[in-house]
Amino acid sequence: MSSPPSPALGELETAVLDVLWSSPTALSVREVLTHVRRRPPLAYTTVLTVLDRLHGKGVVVREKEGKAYHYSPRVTREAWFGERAARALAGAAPGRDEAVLLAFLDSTERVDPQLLDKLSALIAARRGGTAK
Amino acid sequence: MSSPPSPALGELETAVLDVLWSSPTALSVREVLTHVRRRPPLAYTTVLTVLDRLHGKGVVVREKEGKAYHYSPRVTREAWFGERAARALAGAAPGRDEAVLLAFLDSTERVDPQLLDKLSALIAARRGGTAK
DNA sequence: CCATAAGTACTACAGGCCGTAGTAGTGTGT
DNA sequence: ACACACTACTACGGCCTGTAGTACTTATGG
Repeated sequence: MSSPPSPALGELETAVLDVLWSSPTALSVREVLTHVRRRPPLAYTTVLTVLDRLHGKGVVVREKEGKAYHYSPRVTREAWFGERAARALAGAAPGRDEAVLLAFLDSTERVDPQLLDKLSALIAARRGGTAK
Repeated sequence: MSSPPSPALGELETAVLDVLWSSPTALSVREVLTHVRRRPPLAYTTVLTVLDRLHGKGVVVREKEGKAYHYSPRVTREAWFGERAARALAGAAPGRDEAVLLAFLDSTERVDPQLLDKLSALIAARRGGTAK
């Protein structure tokens, strides 16, 4: 459903997105600026531009809250990364899914063995719980 | 081990890598050029440069085969994408693995439902087969 | 040995994206 | 109506990438 195919983001853009993700509420430019601490401090307009670009990319949404716009992520952090991972697995090698999956399992195990446990548990849960 | 953290690649770079992945043997610049068909045709040196950059990024390896270098991918296509997927899952949200996994499963199911079956089968196989 | 061809290394340049920010325009409260 | 805050437009340098030319090197045939 019109989920924008997560475009590549720059370092600052990612940091700003992260601030948005870390907040339970939509944030104004000034609020984001407060949370993105950098040395030297960023200019107000820098954050504005970044948020604008993020908005242009469809990554964040915004709504006028009184005088100022308040920005919030279009998708959750989880959906964002989950989507990326899924994309990597799917678009890799048509017909060779299994080899990719195997490699995926290897990498995952290497980076965090626990993840596999959780993964299989979740698949199982989905099977049993949401079974049709 | 020492798997280089797959850097971001450009469009041509990806295409060239793909040619290398599609070949069972290492290829010379000229051979890659033959396989990367573009309109208008690329110059020999363009492919050379791309391969050189790929080499610089540690993505491909090369060895002198007579007069010319022959290039081959450093990692398989499967490992490449598997690694990316794993990275997306791991580095996302420290401590919130499960939410990411859940989102991952959703995305995967949406894009290719069969993948989940294969995935759980492979995990199971790994468990049983390689159990310690 | 030397000329020639094939190959590689170095260098170049334009376009796009990103980090960074200034300035101009607009709206709102008092 | 004025000041202040906020947004929109514009700008610019740097890095990455696509693209390719030129110069240097080496194998090879005579």
